[in-house]
Amino acid sequence: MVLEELLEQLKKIGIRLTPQRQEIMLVLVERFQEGGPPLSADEITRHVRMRYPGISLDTVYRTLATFTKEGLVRELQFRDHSRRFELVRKGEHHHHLVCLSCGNIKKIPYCPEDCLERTRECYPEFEIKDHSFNVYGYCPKCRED
Amino acid sequence: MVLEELLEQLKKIGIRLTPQRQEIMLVLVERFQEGGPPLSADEITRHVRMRYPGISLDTVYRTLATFTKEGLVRELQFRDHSRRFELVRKGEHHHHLVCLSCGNIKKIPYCPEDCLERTRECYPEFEIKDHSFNVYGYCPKCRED
DNA sequence: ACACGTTATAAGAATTATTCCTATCTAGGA
DNA sequence: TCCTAGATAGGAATAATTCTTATAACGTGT
Ligand SMILES: [Mn+2]
Ligand SMILES: [Mn+2]
Ligand SMILES: [Zn+2]
Ligand SMILES: [Zn+2]
Repeated sequence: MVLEELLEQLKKIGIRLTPQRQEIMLVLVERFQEGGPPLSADEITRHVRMRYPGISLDTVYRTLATFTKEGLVRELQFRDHSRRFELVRKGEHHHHLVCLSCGNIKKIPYCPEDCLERTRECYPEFEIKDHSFNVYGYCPKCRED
Repeated sequence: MVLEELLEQLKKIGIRLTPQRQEIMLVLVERFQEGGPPLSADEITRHVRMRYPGISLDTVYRTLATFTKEGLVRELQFRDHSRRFELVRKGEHHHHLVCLSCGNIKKIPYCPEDCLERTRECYPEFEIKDHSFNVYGYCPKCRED
């Protein structure tokens, strides 16, 4: 049902509902439902190719850019220079705790709203659109060096 | 004096104090003193080449990695995929407000310590080392599209 | 001051992630 | 069914970063 809802949203936006786009959306929705970590473009491509062996990497990147522009997807950038993508769901907002050793990612259910507000007050002429909050460290597994 | 202090620190660490490293450190210190935004590897290289025309990009990257590992430099990753570097000074801690259009960067003097604490409580088995907080939007100049 | 071993450097090749190019295809409206 | 703007595949191009290797030089110990 989440998928149908999102495909409907895509249709409303006015972009073409190609099979490639549907499949990419499906992969993102599945990951969201499992509660797993955000996906890299490469991981998404590998998943999509199980059904669409011919899809080009360029299409995946282009589609992710489109979804991001339309607010359906959020693009994340972590300290190891990895770029990842995850579904955006209204009413759900979280940040990320990342292991510096294995890359393991956990959700942080808190948001620095107070800092955001103070930043707004500090720079009232700046039109704030978004923010990121990442915490880095070593996961239980990696602490046992 | 900041520079001398830092070079002293480098010596203490036990790595060789080459002219290249001194010059890179100088560039970082100057930028810190102006209060300007963090520098990209390319910007640092261009500055250093005014005095050391022959320095290789690889040396700049290697040196920045060394400084970062030793805690003298902080590496930042922004949403436009730009990687930047800034001097770390004890007792000084800030975050960044970034213009999505022109890349203009301002310092945010607030830190989400409460979120950090709650994250610690939420994942007590995770050894937290660091964090990032970035705010994105449009600067006054870029708002007049 | 000198010699030596270790570590750092320059230069260019290699790697990797991402975007561009262009000919071809197709989703969806008429 | 037809038409066309918009999307795709595939490969080339780009850009940032890292690797390789031969040479250079820092700084400890003589
Ligand atoms: Mn997430
Ligand atoms: Mn800064
Ligand atoms: Zn880990
Ligand atoms: Zn701007």
